[in-house]
Amino acid sequence: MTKRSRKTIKDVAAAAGVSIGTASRALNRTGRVSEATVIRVTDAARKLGYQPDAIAQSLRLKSTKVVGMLVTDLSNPFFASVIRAAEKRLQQAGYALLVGNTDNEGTREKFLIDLFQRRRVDGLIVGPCETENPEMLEALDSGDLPVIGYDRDFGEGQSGLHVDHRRAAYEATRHLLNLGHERIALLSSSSLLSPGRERIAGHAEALAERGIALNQALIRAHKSSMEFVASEALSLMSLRPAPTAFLCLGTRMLAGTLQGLQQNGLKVPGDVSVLAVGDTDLARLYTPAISCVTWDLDLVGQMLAELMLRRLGDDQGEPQRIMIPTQFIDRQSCGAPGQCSGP
Amino acid sequence: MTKRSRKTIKDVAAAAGVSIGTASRALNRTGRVSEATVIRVTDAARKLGYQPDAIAQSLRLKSTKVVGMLVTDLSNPFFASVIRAAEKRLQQAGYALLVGNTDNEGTREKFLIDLFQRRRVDGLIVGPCETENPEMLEALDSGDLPVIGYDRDFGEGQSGLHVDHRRAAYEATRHLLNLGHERIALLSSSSLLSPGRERIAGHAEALAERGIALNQALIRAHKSSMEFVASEALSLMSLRPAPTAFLCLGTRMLAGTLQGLQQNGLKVPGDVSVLAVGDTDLARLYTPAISCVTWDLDLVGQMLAELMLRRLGDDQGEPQRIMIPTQFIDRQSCGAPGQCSGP
DNA sequence: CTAGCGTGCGTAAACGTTTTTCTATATTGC
DNA sequence: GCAATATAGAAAAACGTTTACGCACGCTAG
Repeated sequence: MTKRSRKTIKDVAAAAGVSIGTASRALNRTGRVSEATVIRVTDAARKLGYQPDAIAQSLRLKSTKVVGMLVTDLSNPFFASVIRAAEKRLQQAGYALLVGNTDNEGTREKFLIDLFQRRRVDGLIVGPCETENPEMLEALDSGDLPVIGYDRDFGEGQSGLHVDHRRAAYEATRHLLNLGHERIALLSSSSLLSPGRERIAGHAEALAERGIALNQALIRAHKSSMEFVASEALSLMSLRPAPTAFLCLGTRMLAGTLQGLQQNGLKVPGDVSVLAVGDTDLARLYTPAISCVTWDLDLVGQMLAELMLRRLGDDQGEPQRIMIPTQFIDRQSCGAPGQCSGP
Repeated sequence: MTKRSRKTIKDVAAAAGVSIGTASRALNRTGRVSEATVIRVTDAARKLGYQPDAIAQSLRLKSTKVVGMLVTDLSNPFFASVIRAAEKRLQQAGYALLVGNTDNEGTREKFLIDLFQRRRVDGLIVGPCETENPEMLEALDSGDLPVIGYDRDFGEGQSGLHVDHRRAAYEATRHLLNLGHERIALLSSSSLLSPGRERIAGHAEALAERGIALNQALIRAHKSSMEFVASEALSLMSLRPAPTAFLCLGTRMLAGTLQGLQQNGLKVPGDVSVLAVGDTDLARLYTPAISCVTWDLDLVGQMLAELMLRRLGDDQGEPQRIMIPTQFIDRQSCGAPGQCSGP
């Protein structure tokens, strides 16, 4: 009891009175070994509390049973929920999940990819990152590291998963247009990221259907602290004529916008309509409740894991691209454009 | 270019015309090797794009440079932010972070601990989990796996980090008492978890100072879906006499409470005062803004990592216990108890 | 001129597995 | 009773590192 060093298969073999090769085959039930010794060996293993060393196995089997996941912000609920769901599915399949936070910096991402590669992860799931260097990821995958993109474009040949941000923005915009809004302010995450690009495209598409040109002055697309978004919202409201509706198309845009509007005593939806992407407690419980476009984050995580597992299993099958649909939830934050757009 | 198999140190040694032992010593600048060959070897390594295999290193060096972290819910912002900060600090120190979601199930936690142990993580950070089996964790640590508890009691001999939930609840309760409230409803996460226990203790302490007995009927402590919390809040409000204030001491208690109150048209703070733990967008932007007790999640993650790194480095030094202080933020959700407690 | 010593480097063992190859024994068929 | 064959299990190689050990060489000192 004093010496609690870890038991190896050698100990098990010795205890069972067989060679280590036989012990291994007995434990894994592979190769030819008599039923009697299987029992002897497994008994010994149980008695010793033997657990095979995953590192040694990895080295020998050339597979670590670990997949890495890289996102810009682990604490962003939009990623955190996805990670949770992905981890759950991967766990079921015997994989563990190594996470990395890129802070949306290209160098950091590259560093982490290198690191994970040295750690010999079996696969990599990468979220969007501003510095698109698709050639890097493509190289990775054409090497021997399966890569699944999440809301991230790289060549058509690669499998990946995309939320249908374009359609989400399209429907949200149409909703506002149907209410009579024509000057719609757009707050989005960076247009350098795939989600931002797609959202702006969907927005433009809906406007185009009504013959309304995209007004660049009404679009603000960059990454966001809440305070900055608030000031952006106010600066947008000081335009003349002022926008009559806000489309908050980023994960943390809604809070900033509401704060900005509150500061200036602007009422929703009386003075201005607000529509968000992503359903949060804030959207649900704010007064008035905020209409939004949302999608199933658990499904996203699950499908990412699924995609990865498929790539990890028998490699056949074309690269798959999955599109996650979005739903529109109508609440009380949108109305017809108000008359009080004067100073 | 067609054959892109991974380069090993053997390739580097061959390219530099030395033995693999020498190559290793040259790359690591350890042992005796002439400056000239150091240059030849590093050159060759760079030219070949050699990256040492972390798995093989782990096997040899008996250290994986990976730490595992187990929490009940990866998507809970209270954990997600901590994970992000911890990962950042660990990354700086050359460690990677393996995450696991326990869903607050003891069996799952045990499974993950075994799994991580087999993966030979260098250390383990464990958050609270309902099934306290401290003997397990203690055994782990007294074995050779450093364990850092996060809001989780195990023996006094172990190092860990605790948020000062007791003081947080104490101050929140005092605030309400000073406003004149005497019937305070308490919604908390499970009392089986350390945070829940501490909070209830702090609450009781503040009450005791005023000579008020803890009223079990006003306490609801279990894990929570938002809908369930809403119904709990309503059931509490139907007591006679009804509580005049709500203390929402769990990560997701506030949303449920507000929803329940809203459904019944109860006004905050007119009909009932509300006080929350944890500052969220919802608390900040709700009308009225919700007073709360909060603390620095980044600091928590950072200190967890720091504690772990210290344990991982030179092992000397007593086990450390860190207490994270909390701050009270007063907003508009608390007032003097209303008169309208009649039906 | 030789004994001693420091230096550079090659050799080999070790980490804990899995798997291939090979040997010894038992079984079968004639 | 003996050859052919099947089968259990042992031995050893391999995965990619790091490191202890020892050898050869050149230098200094007596």
